[in-house]
Amino acid sequence: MGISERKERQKAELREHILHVARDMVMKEGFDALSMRKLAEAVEYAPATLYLHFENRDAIARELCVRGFQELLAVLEPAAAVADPVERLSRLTEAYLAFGLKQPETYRLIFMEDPRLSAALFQDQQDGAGPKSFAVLLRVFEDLEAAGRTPDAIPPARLAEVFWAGLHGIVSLKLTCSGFTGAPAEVLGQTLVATLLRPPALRAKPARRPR
Amino acid sequence: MGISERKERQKAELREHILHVARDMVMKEGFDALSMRKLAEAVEYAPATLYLHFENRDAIARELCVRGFQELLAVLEPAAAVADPVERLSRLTEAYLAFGLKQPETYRLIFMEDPRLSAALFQDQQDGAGPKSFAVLLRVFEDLEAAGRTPDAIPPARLAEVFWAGLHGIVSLKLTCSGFTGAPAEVLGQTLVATLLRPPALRAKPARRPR
DNA sequence: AGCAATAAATGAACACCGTTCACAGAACGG
DNA sequence: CCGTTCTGTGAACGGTGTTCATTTATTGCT
Repeated sequence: MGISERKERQKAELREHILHVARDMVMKEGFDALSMRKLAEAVEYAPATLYLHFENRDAIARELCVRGFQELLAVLEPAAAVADPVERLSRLTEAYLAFGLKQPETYRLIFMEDPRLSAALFQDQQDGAGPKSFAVLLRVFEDLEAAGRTPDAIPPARLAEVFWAGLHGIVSLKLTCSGFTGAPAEVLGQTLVATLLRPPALRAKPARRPR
Repeated sequence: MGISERKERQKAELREHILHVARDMVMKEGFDALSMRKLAEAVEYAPATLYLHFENRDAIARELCVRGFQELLAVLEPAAAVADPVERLSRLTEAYLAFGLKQPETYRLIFMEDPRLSAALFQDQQDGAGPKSFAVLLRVFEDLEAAGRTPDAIPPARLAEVFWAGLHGIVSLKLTCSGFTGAPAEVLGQTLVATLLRPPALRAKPARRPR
């Protein structure tokens, strides 16, 4: 009975199409400009039809939010795979800032709009995308601590939180307070990295030429 | 001719009254819940009357934004007056975080809503409230540098920016990503402070007892 | 006091918005 | 072919910001 499968597939495709168009609208005109009526117009359906696929506007926003977060994760992935923790931290910083500045509306949607949107990312304490990505940050600082490159007496988890807050602060100040005309984000990011690292022990075994 | 003065005063008072009620609405129900019609209802005027005192809703928001920022400044002032730069930095951190967490909707309005709202704070490069308050942060790090408590080779201005970004990151993550269930904000703040400070030189001349 | 001019206030309207629901049409299973 | 189920919609409800002609109140002047 392939007929009902086809209908299911078509329904899923339409749902996907709606989300795709919605994403375009958000990225081009911002989240506030995403209206059910304009979205319906863009996908050439009546407004009421959207409610057959999504409970309401917030449901669409939530979906865009988790997908945006997955995009962010994808961007961080190569950096997270770097072996040397110092280099890794630097690359993560670079990638995070680049994502936030290149996709401002997506970043806003994920981290700066309604708390209820990002709630989905963090409620699953075990398996959620939020905690899972935090684990990436945590690992960097654990590795750094093992390498003796971490400030004394500060647990890696807390360093990771401060690090994330710092990155988020840099991005969101750049996005909101455009008059924050200090150094470019990359410079601030590298400064942040520098303050979180303890300089390598000078006379100890030379860390095997960190490359 | 005191009569026209009285009218002017009454007009200013009404304007003030409108702003006061609007502030209450924002603090109680959030910025999105501030509607011209409900505001008009609350001050017992017709909606159109509001437009005799403000160009539009954004004008009200801008005004609330600069006033909120002044509240923040007032909260920071005692901390900024502390002589010892290390203590000062700590107190500034404490005050900033407390303001952000106790007045979340005000903080959102200032730093997390439309960039056009906060634009007014930073456009006046000389005299604006934004640059003026940044000067406070700058001075801390200049004093810290003079006391040798600053990481090497990083200009105070950049440290100040990273510091602010860190504070803002902590507050805004707490406000938006409630699932960010790490350490409490005060702990993160003190960690941030710790990472920005270089430990005092142990054996060097005791820095002339920095008082 | 009465009148003209100025200022303050408003009701009604316009164009949007999210959302709901009774209804129509098509596609399906028997 | 018929009944059912699913897809889609038009119209409406209550809400939003904003505008503008019109009314109402107040003032200054004769």
